[in-house]
Amino acid sequence: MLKSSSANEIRDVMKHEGLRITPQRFAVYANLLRRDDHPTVEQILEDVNAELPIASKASVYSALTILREVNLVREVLLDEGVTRYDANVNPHHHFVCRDCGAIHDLAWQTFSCFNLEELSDDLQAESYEVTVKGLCKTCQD
Amino acid sequence: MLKSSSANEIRDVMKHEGLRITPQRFAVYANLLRRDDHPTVEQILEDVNAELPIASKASVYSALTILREVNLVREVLLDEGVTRYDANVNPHHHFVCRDCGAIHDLAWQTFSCFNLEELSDDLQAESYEVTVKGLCKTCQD
DNA sequence: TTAAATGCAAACTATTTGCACGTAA
DNA sequence: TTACGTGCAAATAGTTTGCATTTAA
Repeated sequence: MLKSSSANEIRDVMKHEGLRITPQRFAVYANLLRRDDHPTVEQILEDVNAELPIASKASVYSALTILREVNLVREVLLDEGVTRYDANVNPHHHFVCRDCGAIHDLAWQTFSCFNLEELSDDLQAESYEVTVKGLCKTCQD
Repeated sequence: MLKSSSANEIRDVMKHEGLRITPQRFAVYANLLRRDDHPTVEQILEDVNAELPIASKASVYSALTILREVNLVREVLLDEGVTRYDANVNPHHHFVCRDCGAIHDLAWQTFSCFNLEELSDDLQAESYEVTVKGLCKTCQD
């Protein structure tokens, strides 16, 4: 799923997952596809209702829950006590700015040099993800 | 700090950080040092009060806050909506069981082939941590 | 037409805070 | 002795739930 998806492409993807297409759900998913900053529910709600009120908080939660169930969206749990959401469900890593908290995606190949097979006799590893901390461009001054 | 620390060793470490040693704080830190399962506040509270009630939930929170400030303890944010705590403040990685949620420490050298220098022109990386998901021994059947 | 989604408000959970009282140093 | 910690209860923040109403298909 590309960020430049047209409304029809978005609808098709949702339909393909068997989702009923309501204005609220569409708005939430389209919003997540358009941005790359891993927003919180609060931020999605604000953005989606910016021009005219269209969705309640409960509907945003419910849209995110079902989008997560069909694997179009995933949770990102990094810092704070807030859940962030991401429409990029392909494997990738995260960079978190320790100053402003911004999150950036890192390409999967960035950290792909090791082998889960030989991790341990007791633990059966299936996947991994790297979280890098540091300063983003804006906070480097 | 080793897991087998004696009461006096624990007191010395705390004193060295300028902490006043109260029964509650001591109990919380000693408890965290003794176990390796990254407990939640609820679990610490339960364990600390197992024999006789010694600490309130608020005191456990406050002890953890100050232990975190002096870097004797750190938060681990992995899944769920709960914060877990860890008295191992040396760099290491985590393994999370997708079935039972148990967390195990992975030695730092397990994933040490990453070069942060060449990460990106815009992002100034300072540290990283790997989270591995899979099945722990108990859940492999 | 109707099963499913919305929106509101109330409920719940994890955590924080305010304040009177107690205690480590 | 006294600055600091504790414990309770109330406050907050994020999220979930129940239910009457609305709506996509």
